[in-house]
Amino acid sequence: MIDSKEFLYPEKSLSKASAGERVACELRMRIISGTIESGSILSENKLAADFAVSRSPIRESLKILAAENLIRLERMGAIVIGLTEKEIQEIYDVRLLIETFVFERIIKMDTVQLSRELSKILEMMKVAIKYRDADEFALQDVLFHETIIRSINHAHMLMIWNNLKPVMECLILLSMRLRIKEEFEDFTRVIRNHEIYIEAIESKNRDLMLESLHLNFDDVQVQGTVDDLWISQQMLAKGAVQKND
Amino acid sequence: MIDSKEFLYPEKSLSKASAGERVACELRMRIISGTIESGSILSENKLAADFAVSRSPIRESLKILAAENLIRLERMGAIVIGLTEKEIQEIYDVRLLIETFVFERIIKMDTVQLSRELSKILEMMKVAIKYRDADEFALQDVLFHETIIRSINHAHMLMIWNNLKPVMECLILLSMRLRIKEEFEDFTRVIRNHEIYIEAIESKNRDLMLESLHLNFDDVQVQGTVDDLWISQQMLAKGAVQKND
DNA sequence: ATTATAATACTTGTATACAAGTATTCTTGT
DNA sequence: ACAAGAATACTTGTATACAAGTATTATAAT
Repeated sequence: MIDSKEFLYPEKSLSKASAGERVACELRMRIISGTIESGSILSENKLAADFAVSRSPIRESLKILAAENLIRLERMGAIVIGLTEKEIQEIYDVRLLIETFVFERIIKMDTVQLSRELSKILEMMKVAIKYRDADEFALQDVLFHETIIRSINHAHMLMIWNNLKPVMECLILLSMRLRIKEEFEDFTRVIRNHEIYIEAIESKNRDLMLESLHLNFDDVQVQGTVDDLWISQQMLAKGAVQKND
Repeated sequence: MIDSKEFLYPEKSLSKASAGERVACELRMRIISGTIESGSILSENKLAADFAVSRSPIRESLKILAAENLIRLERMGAIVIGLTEKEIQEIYDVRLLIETFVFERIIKMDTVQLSRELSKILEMMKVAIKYRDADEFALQDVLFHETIIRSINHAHMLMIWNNLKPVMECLILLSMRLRIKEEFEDFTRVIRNHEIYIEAIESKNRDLMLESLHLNFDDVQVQGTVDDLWISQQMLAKGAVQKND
């Protein structure tokens, strides 16, 4: 039985969230980290008891997770799907699709404002590293990419991002918690990649942006190591530790 | 006050649906057709009274519509956003993105099975025309495109499609109802375009597929007329009539 | 022992009740 | 007449109750 007092998801992020969203975030972390195994069956009543809330917010959270394809709602119980290697590859496909589309729009825009915002976020990320705050770093990283996507003012691309975001956030949180302990030097490379991204936006250099993206991606596929947002499944479980504040 | 006995959404499609999904489908039709105006504020209690159900399914439906960006859930009431011209253009962007991605995968596959399925659906569409069943035609049209997307077995592309699908379905339903009365000859062109699509898949001819897509798209933008899935906002209201069975 | 049937312990979906918070309206004091 | 504050009528989020359906288990008959 899982002690419901040990939460994987950083509580500071859900100050204004409802019980349902809170439960969804926590379940998501447990599913993606493997704390809850694929194939498990979740019962509304049991979850309600575990989280000490009623079935209403539990139902809400299950709907959210089903929309993210992390569970499958069936007649009797919700079946945990989880993230396979294939799923992670798919998320990568979608991100590549979104970000290349977004970049095509960005190069037709005035990017001064955007560049400033991104630089600010990058500074925040550096501070987070300085104070060894993996969670803060991860959340800023997500914000970095969200800021880029938001900049083109495209409601539907934003919708796709909003679908992807929670899972992405989980992946990054778990990844960064792991790496801040074991592979700390990676952070400087992550920062460098973000700097290149900003440069690509400022110079509206399509090739530079693609190069930056593909560098990350090749990293994942060829070496099995990860950069930025991408991490392989077997590493995730190791990142499932208490948040550090 | 809207007479809740007059439903825009074809009831046959929601035989197994819950009350919440039913309400969501109906509200979606009313919002997209303009029966419910943009800017309106929807109250859970009022909707519950109108649809003669409790607030539980109403809440479910509002969550669904909010995920589709048709309404915005705020502290006091849900604000109707609806579909602007810009939104419809955005949906078009997303579809172009998805379908080109999917096609790249398809040309690396064995397409015999897929081609057979699509041909079957096309036959069904022809029958629907023969019997002047706009709703059936529209639903088969949606199925046609869903079948293509499903064929590549990509869970995340399917997720994006699942987000898009309900709105698309509404647009097509409204469009087809209108055209089966006023622009009947359009249907032969729609059928022809689908045939070209199948040919492109069979011959794995990227250019033919792109040509087919772009023909439709240019149609929308240049002439203001629509083909296949695409229709301009001002026409939608006219499609908001009773289903015809 | 095996199969058929009945009882039970689940499940989901919906209705209703309640608490806490927010906008609006009404009252009251100046 | 107008501003300030209290009362009221909303709102959402959550808890709980109940109905209908499904799987499992136990019982009984062959």
